[in-house]
Amino acid sequence: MHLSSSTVAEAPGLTPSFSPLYQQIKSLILQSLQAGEWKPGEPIPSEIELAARFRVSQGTVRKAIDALAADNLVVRRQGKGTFVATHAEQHVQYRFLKLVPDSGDIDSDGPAERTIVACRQQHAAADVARSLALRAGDTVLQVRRVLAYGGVPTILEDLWLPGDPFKGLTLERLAAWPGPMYALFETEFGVRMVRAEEKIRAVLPDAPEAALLAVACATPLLSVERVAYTYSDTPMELRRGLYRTDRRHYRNDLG
Amino acid sequence: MHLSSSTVAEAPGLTPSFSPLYQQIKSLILQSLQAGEWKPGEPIPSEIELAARFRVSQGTVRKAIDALAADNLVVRRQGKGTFVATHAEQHVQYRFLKLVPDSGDIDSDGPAERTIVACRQQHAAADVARSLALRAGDTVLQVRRVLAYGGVPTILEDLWLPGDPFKGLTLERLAAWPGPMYALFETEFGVRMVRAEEKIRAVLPDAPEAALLAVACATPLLSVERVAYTYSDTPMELRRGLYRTDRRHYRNDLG
DNA sequence: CAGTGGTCTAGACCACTGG
DNA sequence: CAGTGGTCTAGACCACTGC
Repeated sequence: MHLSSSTVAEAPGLTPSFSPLYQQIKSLILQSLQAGEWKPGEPIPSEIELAARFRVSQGTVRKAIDALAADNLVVRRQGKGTFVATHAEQHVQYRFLKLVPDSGDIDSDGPAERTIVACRQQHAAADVARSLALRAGDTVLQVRRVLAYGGVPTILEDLWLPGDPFKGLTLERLAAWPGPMYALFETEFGVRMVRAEEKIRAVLPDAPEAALLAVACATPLLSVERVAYTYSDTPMELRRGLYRTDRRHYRNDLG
Repeated sequence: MHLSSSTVAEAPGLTPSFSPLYQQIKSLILQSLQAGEWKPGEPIPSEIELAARFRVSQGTVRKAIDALAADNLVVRRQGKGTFVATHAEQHVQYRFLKLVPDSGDIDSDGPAERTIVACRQQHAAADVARSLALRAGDTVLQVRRVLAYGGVPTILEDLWLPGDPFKGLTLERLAAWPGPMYALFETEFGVRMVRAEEKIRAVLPDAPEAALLAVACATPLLSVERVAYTYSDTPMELRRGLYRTDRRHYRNDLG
């Protein structure tokens, strides 16, 4: 199967429609993922089936799936199949959280103790609206919570979510949910976060923030501002975390 | 070419000698890189040549090189060849530095202005020795420098290097070097950093640190502690940076 | 045992680079 | 133009999973 190099001029600003076959297959599979043809945790069709569906060789499908697996959108399991990645049932509970104990032992003080402090509707301020690709004044949900480890409050998070996709999210549902928040978003609202960008700064807390983290106002904290994106690269969450780094640190590996 | 699954027991603690062919080829190429058979910036032999040398198909060599390219050890250039990655001549001047202007425009205030503050021999303290896999008291080189952008001192770095591989490194040579420090290490000392781990905290500076960065002692700063590794996964540099984050931030992308 | 993903091969052709 | 990496195919066989 050969797609022509398309001598016709493309509309400016658009990705040229010519690209290697395996990339085209990749985006076709991506479209099916976006459309929800296969749900997180479920298997996608076998390589042979997909090859038949798209009329290409198994090797080409394989390369497309390899690329999806490299993006963490899909998980390969030899002998079983290829599965849509999910925040639920994932052994790594918090895939985007990089704050680890100084000892290095993950889970050395067990799972996080979660406390929802607030959950309310707001009109988006200008900066929140910009981050979420909304208009200023659009309704957003704002959540504030604290994570503690071994009884020590360690993380204070403020979240902003677009009101429309998350209609019906309440403090009660959040408090009752046992797993990671992204698993709730995925299971209850069909919103799967696949990618995020973080901006990190050192800051001092204001009085309410210091109180919630049980530290002095002069204690330096990490400010971690995260924007998380879905399959279609739509920003769906703005999160600002304040991290205590007296017993933990933000760990980053540079390749 | 099929290597047997080796029914013979392996020495305990060693990686089993059986692994896919392309991984074996990858580590053979890696050995040649370590041995300096091809220097940074130079081309490695073509896929066809390597396939002939190792008596495997071109496809298998290709997969091995793909893995090396994914690790940033090698750079593919269509029509030209595959080249050993280098910190010199690399368009991204500082590959491991993730502090970017808030505006997002890289180079919005031009290149960093570098000032070497100190360069002296020391005996390694316990923590430095541990990070560099040395014994406490072994001689190390300690370097302190300041990076400024648009006249604003922004980064204060303390480096510790094992004395042996870096014998002959002086303040004068550092100050005279025009490019990134890792390029100097590579070109002048044959030490190529391929990977690093960073631990990030929020801290307050002490008086000398505050003075060098022209900030008050109550200004929160990012503390970025980096250990950098060579091909053979030997730690070869410990670096502690203090970053001002009033006009810049540490940017991290989570896949 | 059948079905899945994982490896390896051989060969054809394309796209890019430089002389 | 020859040489390089990049794509695509078809087929063989292996390793793992679950019935």
